[in-house]
Amino acid sequence: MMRMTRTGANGNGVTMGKVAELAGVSPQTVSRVLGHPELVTEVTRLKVQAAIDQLNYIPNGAARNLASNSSRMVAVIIPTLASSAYSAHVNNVMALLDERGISVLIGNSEYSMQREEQLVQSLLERRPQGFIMTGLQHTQRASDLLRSSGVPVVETWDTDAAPIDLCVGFSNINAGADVGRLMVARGAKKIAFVGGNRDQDSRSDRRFRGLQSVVEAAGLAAPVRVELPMPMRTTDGITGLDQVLELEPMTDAILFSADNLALAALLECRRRGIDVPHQLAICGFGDYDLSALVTPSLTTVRIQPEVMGRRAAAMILASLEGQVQESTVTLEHQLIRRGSC
Amino acid sequence: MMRMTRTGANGNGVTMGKVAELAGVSPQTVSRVLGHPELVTEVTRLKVQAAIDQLNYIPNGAARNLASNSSRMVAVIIPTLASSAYSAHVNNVMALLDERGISVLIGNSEYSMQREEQLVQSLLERRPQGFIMTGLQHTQRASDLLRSSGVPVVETWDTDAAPIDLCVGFSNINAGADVGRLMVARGAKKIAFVGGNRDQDSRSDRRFRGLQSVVEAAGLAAPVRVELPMPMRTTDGITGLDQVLELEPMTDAILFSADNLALAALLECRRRGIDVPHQLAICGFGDYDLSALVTPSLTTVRIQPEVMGRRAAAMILASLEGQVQESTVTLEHQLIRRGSC
DNA sequence: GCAATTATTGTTAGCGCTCTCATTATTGAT
DNA sequence: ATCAATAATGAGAGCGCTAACAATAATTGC
Repeated sequence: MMRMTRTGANGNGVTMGKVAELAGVSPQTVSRVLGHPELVTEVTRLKVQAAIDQLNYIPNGAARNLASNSSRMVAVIIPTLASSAYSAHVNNVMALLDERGISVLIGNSEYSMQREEQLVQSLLERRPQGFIMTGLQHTQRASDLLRSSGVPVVETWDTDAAPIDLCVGFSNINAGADVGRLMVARGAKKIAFVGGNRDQDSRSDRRFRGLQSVVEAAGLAAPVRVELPMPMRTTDGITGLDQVLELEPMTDAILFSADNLALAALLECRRRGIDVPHQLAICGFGDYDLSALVTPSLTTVRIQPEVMGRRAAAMILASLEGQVQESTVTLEHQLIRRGSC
Repeated sequence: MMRMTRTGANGNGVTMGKVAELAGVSPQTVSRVLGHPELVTEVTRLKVQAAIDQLNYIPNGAARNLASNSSRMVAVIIPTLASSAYSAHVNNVMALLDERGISVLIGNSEYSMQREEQLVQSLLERRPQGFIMTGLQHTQRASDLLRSSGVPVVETWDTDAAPIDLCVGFSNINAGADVGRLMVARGAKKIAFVGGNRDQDSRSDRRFRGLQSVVEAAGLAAPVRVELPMPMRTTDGITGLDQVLELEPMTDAILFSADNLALAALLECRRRGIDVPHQLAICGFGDYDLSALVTPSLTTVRIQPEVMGRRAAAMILASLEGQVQESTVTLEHQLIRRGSC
């Protein structure tokens, strides 16, 4: 079946003036009914509301933004939506913001700081009332743009450096170190790390550094490190496993920078007859839903993307209301010891 | 550390007029440099560009939208971002739209048609130049609003009914039927289905109906059906398994409406010593990354959320360019036969 | 009962941009 | 050289709304 083209009309042509006319009041009164109903008599409010309903009036946001200098939008920049942690995070940002009538503009940086900078620039045109960023690392220009934007900026997923403005996240370094301590405690001698490219995924890099410091402090050899090209797919966990074993066949413990990678590796180990955890201990990151269900169950680090999302949104809202608040909020991460490590 | 509040300023106060003044041209010429550079001499273009760079000018999108009657935004409404299929879908919508300088406004309906209607209404205020919806089922008012919006509307994830305007998806009924045929062919006698609440998740409902029709046509008893409350979590797969076995202990094949549920059930079966697929066959839906990796590997239906996302975005773009196109595009789904069924 | 509030509505200006059209500079054809 | 095109810029108007102020009506206090 074919369909006809249509002229991309905007709205239904009903303006505030038309509503005002029908209701027999001034446009400003219609505006009040919408924005400050308490300033209007119940009688006129109903009269205007009737006109609005009758004409199916839908206010023009652009005009409203322009006149009021307030966009009721918040920009969120994440590496990709195709990762459950980030999408869960954004989902919760939206849940809180939607309640306040604030729309969310999303940008995917695809793990590129250049692309992130472009996004900041282009999203700035929409005059969002806040920015929620991923990570603390940005191009100089992106940072400058954010800083001079005049709106609250919340950086998330990382608390291991100084934020531009506000920050809610967890310490990737400490999380990596916690895993290191567990591995050392269980007697691992050859520890490895599989994560994303260090320049593109600085959170992953920090986890490695935390791990590394503990491992070296314990007098063990520096961990073998495998860097996978971004974006990583689940099956890259197997690639990572292979590369680790190639670099150091005696490896007895691996930390993967995400649970899906760890799960893929863990399942592959089963298939190959590698005994997890005795021959090879595996630790993931993120505590995905399936991690508790596989056999052996996956030891991992639980972070709180949902809480982080809500908190980031709440920080934007508080900042918009002029509330003074802590610059950096560190959420607890938790090492979940299960069967695999 | 505490931080000071700031007045939520908008932009950096630099307007087109300021740029024009510095460049020694009229504001209109600046506008041309930004929007139609081909209408401007190379010399003036460079002069203006220099002024833009020097002042760090960022155009005001609201003003632009208002004057040009074009928002360069597209609204996308999905049930939730916390489901890998939908987030992958949105991710690909964005990939294509971003290239054209179009921002994406996301709304989560949380599987509620009422909430979806609210979202349509509130997003309409932003005058998006297109809507990408999930599913074909909406409240009457939501449909009316979309229809009269004057912009292209693409409904996705379902082709089993008439669209408002455009549609790209797959046949959930046929997909369910394909699974039914496989189960019947492998000799299943007591078939069951685990999915979401039928009123909230109509796609899941259609998969059931496809399954049901084949099962009944084969002379078998109607499938046992378990409806889980939305939103479903991965571990609900175990709940579903339990409920199925309680309702019909002799069940020998179950179709789950999503792979994560099926995976949870499959892993649980292993744990309980239920032999998959001989004692109980399990089929998932969506072909998630881990589905091929578990043992036994999960038989499932592969759909193409990424293609669907790109295609939906492309249809919006084509429609905006006035191109006439097929109303409904049906993407192929594919039954991936693996070890579990 | 009359000025002084206080509630309710209307009027006047823009917000910052892009239309449309008018103007001037440039080029080409005769 | 002369007129008609064409190219490049500018001027004026207005997109649909809200902020600030002005005007009117209803209320209050003494």
